Amino acid sequence: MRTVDRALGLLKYFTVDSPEWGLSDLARAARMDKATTLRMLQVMTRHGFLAQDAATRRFRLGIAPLNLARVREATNPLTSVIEPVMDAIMTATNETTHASTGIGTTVVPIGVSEPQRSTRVFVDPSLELPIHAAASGLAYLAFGEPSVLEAVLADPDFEEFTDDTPLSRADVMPHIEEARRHGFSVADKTYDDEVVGVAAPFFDQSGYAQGTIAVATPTYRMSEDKLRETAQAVVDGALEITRGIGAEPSQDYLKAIGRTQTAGAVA
Amino acid sequence: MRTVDRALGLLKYFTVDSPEWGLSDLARAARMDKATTLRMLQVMTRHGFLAQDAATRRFRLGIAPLNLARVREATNPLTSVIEPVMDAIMTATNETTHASTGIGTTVVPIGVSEPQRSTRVFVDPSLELPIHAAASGLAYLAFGEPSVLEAVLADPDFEEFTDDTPLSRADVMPHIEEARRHGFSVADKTYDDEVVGVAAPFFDQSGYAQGTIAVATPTYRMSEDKLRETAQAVVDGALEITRGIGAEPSQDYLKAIGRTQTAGAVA
DNA sequence: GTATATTGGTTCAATATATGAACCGGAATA
DNA sequence: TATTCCGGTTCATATATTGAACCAATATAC
Repeated sequence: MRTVDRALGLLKYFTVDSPEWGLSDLARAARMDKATTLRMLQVMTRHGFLAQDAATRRFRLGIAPLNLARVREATNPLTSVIEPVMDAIMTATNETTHASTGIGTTVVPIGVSEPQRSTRVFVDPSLELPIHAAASGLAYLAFGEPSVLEAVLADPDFEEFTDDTPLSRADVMPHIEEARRHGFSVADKTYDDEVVGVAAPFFDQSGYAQGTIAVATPTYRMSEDKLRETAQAVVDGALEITRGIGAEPSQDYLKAIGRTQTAGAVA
Repeated sequence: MRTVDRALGLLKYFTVDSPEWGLSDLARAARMDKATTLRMLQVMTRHGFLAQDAATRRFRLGIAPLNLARVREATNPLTSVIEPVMDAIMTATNETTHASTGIGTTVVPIGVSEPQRSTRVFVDPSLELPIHAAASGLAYLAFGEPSVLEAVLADPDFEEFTDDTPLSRADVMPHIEEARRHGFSVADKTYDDEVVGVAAPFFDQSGYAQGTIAVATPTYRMSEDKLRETAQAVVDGALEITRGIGAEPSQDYLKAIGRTQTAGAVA
């Protein structure tokens, strides 16, 4: 199955930043043989995952994903549940809000909602997020399948974005533990010196985090009060999403945010 | 590349009607060995194209297609161009309107817009359309890449839906020629005894049809006048889509609908 | 305006890879 | 209680993938 694995891996190279690839370029980027790459691209093109420009011979994403996305959304809505929540959080915080889902050991955005103000954080709607440095990644690791956290920590080949980027297991774990304690993660200048990210996980039927919803605030605008409000907003929003897709958060999570159903402590 | 081909082929089984598959079931349906099927499903799951329910062990579509669809839409909008046009045609005709795109020798829906009236045609938003019997299929064959038409006609293994379903090359070609003459296709009871479909192709940069936009009308409601109006609506809509995605229709097509740019006959 | 490098694409022998029958243990079903 | 189904695993076999060398066509460099 190595072939299938590598072929699917090629799709990751098609992003908003580089939506088109020539054969040689892509083969080089993926460190694969040209002949092999071409054959894979052709098969995926035949299935509609890619399309080849007749003139330039370059490849770009095809329409098959659109169709699959529609089927998934029809039977198992996610985007339609997330969007209104994301918009509500954006309005409440007046900051860029984005949703991501974890796929294996990576975290990819599935939606962005931006406020109408002159200064705001820009989130590339297609670029993979650094799982060790972005708030979304940390929240996903904290509440996702334990094997994912283990896999990520086992090979800590972490890119350094700022002075505060966690670079080792010892750097990352405190963030994870903090997220587990509070029910949300904070990425204060770990990914970008000028940005504070706050993220909370939403869950699927498995009881592990499927993705996260996060708010990205310019550092200079962040305060203790604002952090509290933002955290509240993402935690509430994430809960709403979890329930909107017919799932329940883990007990651990409910405890962390102080809303255990069983214990009537709050009542 | 047979492996990749078969693995991607498995994704076709995930439709709105059967969004979930158990291993044995799917292997049987795809006529593949269980072990092979499982390995493919696992790889695709790892890449996020599928997700496995932890409890039932059944597979359903994952979130990776959502992400790819977003990237494609961000760099190469199609859905966002099609939707308003589709809605306008639906409003004008007051009938179910749907858009499809061709992928190789198949035609799959990418959008449906339904009128608010008690009787209307229902189009399953995920089921593949019969290329030989649906108006969309015929329009796609008429104006798509010639090799696609050849491939389809070479192996006329056509399902018979009604007494009027074209079943051979000799049955299909007149429909194709008619579509080429008029710039739109008509599927009068060829797919469903109670439905008349009218479809027009939209084009991509290659100059061949990328997909179609179609209106499905209950037979009893169809008249000569209504057919004329419907055809006009889909042809205009398809043109709008073609230009909306930055492409131009083929000269053949412009001639068929009597709007050659060069010849100022109409002016 | 000629030479060089790079492009997309093809070929074929070597071999790494996918395959599937038989097999598990467990859970429904009969 | 016996049988049939399920998801998943194993390992020898054979098939499909691989990639270096090659091609013609363009783009780039000089």
